[in-house]
Amino acid sequence: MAGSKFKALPGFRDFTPRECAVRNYLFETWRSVARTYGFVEYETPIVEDTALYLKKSGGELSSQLFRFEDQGGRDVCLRPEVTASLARIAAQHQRDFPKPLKWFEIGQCFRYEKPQKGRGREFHQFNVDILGEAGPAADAELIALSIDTMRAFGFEEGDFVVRVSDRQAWLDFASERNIDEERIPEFLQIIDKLEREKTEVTGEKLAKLGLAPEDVTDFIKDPESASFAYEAIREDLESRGMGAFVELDLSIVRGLAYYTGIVFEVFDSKKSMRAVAGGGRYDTLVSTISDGGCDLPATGFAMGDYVIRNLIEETTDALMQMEVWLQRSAAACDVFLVLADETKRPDALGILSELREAGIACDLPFGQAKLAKQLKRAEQSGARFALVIGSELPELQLKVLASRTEEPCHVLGLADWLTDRLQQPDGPLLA
RNA sequence: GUGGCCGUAGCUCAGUUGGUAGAGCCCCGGAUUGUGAUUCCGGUUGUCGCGGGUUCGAGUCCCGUCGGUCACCCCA
Repeated sequence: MAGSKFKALPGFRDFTPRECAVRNYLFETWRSVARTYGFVEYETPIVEDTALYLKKSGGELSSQLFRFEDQGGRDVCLRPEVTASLARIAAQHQRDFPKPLKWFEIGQCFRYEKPQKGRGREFHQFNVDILGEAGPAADAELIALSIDTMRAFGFEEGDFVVRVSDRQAWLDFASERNIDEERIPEFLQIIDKLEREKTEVTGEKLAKLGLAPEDVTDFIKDPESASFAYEAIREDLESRGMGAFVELDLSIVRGLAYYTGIVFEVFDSKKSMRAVAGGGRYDTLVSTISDGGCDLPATGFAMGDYVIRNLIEETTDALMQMEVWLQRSAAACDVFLVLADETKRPDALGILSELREAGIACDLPFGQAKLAKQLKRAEQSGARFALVIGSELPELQLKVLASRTEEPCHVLGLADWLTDRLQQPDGPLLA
């Protein structure tokens, strides 16, 4: 049978068992860190009213939507991000919760763009947000969480850096120089592209706003006094012993229109990849989404599954840690039942049920097969033990697959005995 | 949306100046041994991504197209 002519759509992925295990590793790590920080998990729909996104950001994002009309004539789309949905449900339900809200979501998002390294048309995103707290302590908490997430994956100081910036500093900068309010987005975009654009082009653009390039570059070079919020964050993180991970970099502005203050990005130290994570403060979004019905200051960040995975695979320690985790979770079952005497199948099925009922993960080949083949299957399954059921029944033989040693056992009290045996370590491996 | 590179068996690839296809691995089955190795045998109906063109003849050259990949744009 040749392979199907059907393939996953461009930018979409199939999750084979191995890929699924990798994904689970990311998810479980994310969840575990978020919980240690006292965040609770929530979830929002994958399909949303298109207006939710057009209203908020528009521009580039709106041209990347998987957008369609549903059978009720509604203009809907697959979500390109979850922050808008969060703002929606936060505005709707915030009265049910004491402030601040510390919420996280792991969800799939969709953007119709050209797939490439670190980017697909579908991706999973770890979103962490704090709503109802306007002070820099909330931003610091999120930055700390992003740092600890990286550390949970096995990255250390020197592997990555969090670059923090403050849009407010640029807004102050602009207002001091009497830049027209309406041209602020244009100005921020020039700053955002500073590192990628040729200096001559940037100079021309700044000149149109009546600014000298040196004015901007000097401001970036000497930023210490520029951001009050950053100072507070830096002190906060230093007290947590995380000072070495952050640096102020005013050249970061970030593309999304709704950011209002502190913004930050997590990068690999070599800066060989895209940002691993990014986020910032969006104090007006909840109000915008709710038409002024609810006004909650908010800050948050997101980490996608693509870049973090690439980075793990290119970092020896992080990769080894993941491989160990995958190895541990690879076993399809604890005990693989092996039938040395096919006539004992009814007994074997009885044992199978009994063990499963006792919570022991076990498996049994469907049909008659040679002993050697069954044992090979047992080994391939990743099971720790093979239980040989043969003509000696009720006497049984337990084989420790890793060490290839054998231990006698008996059908009577088997489930209890095995449960106990699974708790104990095996002897030393054979060389 | 724009550009560079790539497209041969499930996977990794080979295929020499154009003569209609191969290897390894994996998987399945079998031989041998009431105990997993090794070995041996057999098994893939491959539209050589697809469609045109040049040629007596194209996996090989040309054009188009689709897919993949990388970069730009933007972003997780």
